[in-house]
Amino acid sequence: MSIKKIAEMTGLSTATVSHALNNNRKVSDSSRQKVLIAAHEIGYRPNLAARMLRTQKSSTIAFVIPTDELNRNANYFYMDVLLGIRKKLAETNYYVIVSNYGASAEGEKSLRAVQVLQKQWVDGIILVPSSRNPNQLNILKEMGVPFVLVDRRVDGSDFSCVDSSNETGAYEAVSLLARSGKKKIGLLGGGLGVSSGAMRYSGYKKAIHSLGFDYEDEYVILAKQYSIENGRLFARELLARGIDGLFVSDNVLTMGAVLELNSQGVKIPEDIGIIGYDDFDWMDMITPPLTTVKQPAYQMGYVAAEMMMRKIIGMDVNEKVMLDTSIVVRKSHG
Amino acid sequence: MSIKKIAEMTGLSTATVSHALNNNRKVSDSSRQKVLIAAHEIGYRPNLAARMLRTQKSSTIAFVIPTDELNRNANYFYMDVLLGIRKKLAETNYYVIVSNYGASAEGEKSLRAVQVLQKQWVDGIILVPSSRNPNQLNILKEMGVPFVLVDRRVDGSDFSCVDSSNETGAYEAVSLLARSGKKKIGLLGGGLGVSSGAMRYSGYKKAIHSLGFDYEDEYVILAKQYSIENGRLFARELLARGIDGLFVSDNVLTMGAVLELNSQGVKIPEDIGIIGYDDFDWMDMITPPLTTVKQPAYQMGYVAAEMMMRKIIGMDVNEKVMLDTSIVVRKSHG
DNA sequence: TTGTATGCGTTATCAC
DNA sequence: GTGATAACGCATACAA
Repeated sequence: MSIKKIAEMTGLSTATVSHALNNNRKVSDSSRQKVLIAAHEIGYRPNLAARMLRTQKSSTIAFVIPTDELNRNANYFYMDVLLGIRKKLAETNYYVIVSNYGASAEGEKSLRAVQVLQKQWVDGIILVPSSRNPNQLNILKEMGVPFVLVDRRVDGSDFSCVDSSNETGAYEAVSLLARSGKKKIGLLGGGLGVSSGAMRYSGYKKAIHSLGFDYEDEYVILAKQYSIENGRLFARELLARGIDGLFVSDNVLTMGAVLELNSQGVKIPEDIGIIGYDDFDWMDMITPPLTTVKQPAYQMGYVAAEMMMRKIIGMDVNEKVMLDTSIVVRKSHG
Repeated sequence: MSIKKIAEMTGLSTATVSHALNNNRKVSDSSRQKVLIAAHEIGYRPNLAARMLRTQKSSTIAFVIPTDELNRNANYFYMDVLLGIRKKLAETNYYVIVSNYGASAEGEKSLRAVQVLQKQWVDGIILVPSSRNPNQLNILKEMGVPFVLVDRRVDGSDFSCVDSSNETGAYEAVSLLARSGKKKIGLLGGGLGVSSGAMRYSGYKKAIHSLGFDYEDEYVILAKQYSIENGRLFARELLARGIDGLFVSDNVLTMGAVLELNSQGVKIPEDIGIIGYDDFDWMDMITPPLTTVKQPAYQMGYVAAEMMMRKIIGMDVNEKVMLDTSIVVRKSHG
């Protein structure tokens, strides 16, 4: 099953066999034929461990995600990202190892999850960082592991990353609510500890200002935990504060909010217009169908993998790619 | 960064260092201390490629799934399974490589996806088979790769597998519709080419019989492709044939069916009671909230990984585990 | 309790 | 165009 065996079978040296198989140097056609035939005959498969030991490359990358027990939808979002990564890697025969860390983890913990997948093992890491703090990533950088951030950025660094236009997405959502006649538009958002949360918050604020509204502190609630319960709780509070429009910048909070409004008999979108975040097929099915900001999850994965491959090839560039969000207009906004 | 370096630092041999690190044979406390300290000092990490080459074990397993572009929900289901696998593997420091194949692929194609992840590379494969045909898996068996099937079984073989009680789930769903007063209960199901589809169909039939109903061919449609469009199309047909209850044994078809009924102004559950398959949080949000058969996806992954580890340890047993489904009772059934 | 030495299957360097 | 052979880092059989 080894190259040595093929060498014996063909009467060639292991060197020639290796080169015939990998096209690394000129090999005569007759030799190549012999090798290929023999290889086929014994069902030869290269031993990746040996190759890896020799070349210091594993043809494998890691995809590291936060997993939040409370928020299965977030995991589903990353599933789409993962399939995008797979798509790209399949083109080049790379593998992907999936690892995860607790979403509630401090940066410390997420890094440990990353350390396991060390230089020795994967050629690179595609990572959803746990916070905007770049410190943990500097360690990775020092280790010399190529990495690409996806979905979230970190502050003040030029690490490669691909995310979507969170700020614009939020801006447009709020603008659409306003165009639909809403005047007291609330934000139910995620924490500012991750870039996506921060950018959506920023987009909300910018929209409020450019629409000529006053920014009201009491119309904004930023949740630390993304649970349906929190969605209900905070939606109830915002409702009591008199909003007539609501932008919810997280998909689980969105579910809680809609549930709460429905159970209070609030009419959507007449009484309150609502726009959620992330797009799933089922959003067509709720009453009324939910207008949302859509991120191109699959494409984010694909692009991240492309960037990863470029790094592995040796192009030592750091690229920041921001893919477009879009508003999927259904009925709930107004 | 290698064992050799530690040997130099401590004045011990590489053998002793290796044993000190892995507890494979008695090492004096003083030597062990020296080794541990030196290892810590240089931030030693074992080179997995070298270990793998030497031991023929990779501490890695593959998880191979079908991916269906039309059915993102199916992918999400597998995400839950994946996280269950991860949970178990994290306990033993195993890694998981995720691979996928086109859902529409013939057995042939799915096997090829598996071949890539060969003996040389992963210690075992957790696999969602593409069909009930065992032939492709016999090849795997011959290769000597431990594998565990998950979610679906294959015919007439004793391969290890873990799935859920599809037949009982379907049986109970139909029974519940009947208890709610439905008398002409239709089935919109998946193809019989995979075991889950076949078992749900069987459960439907058994329920119909034991309820004393006549099995009506025209109340049953089995879809080849799981798309929302098909869900709508076939729901419309069944509706025209006079059903008053509908069990949909696939989550995407369920979405199409509900969409169709709603758009036709059919009242759920008064006019038609409906029960879907698989349970997601969002099912609370549609009107009316959807009663479904729930599979323990996460646990299926966890158990599959447990079985895998047992096989890797060397226990050459084939186990068939069937986890319980349950009915999540909401409002749509009656 | 410890050390020596071999080989896992490749790729790559050097020589021819 | 080809062949010997070293080396990647580790685990282990065999010796001591």
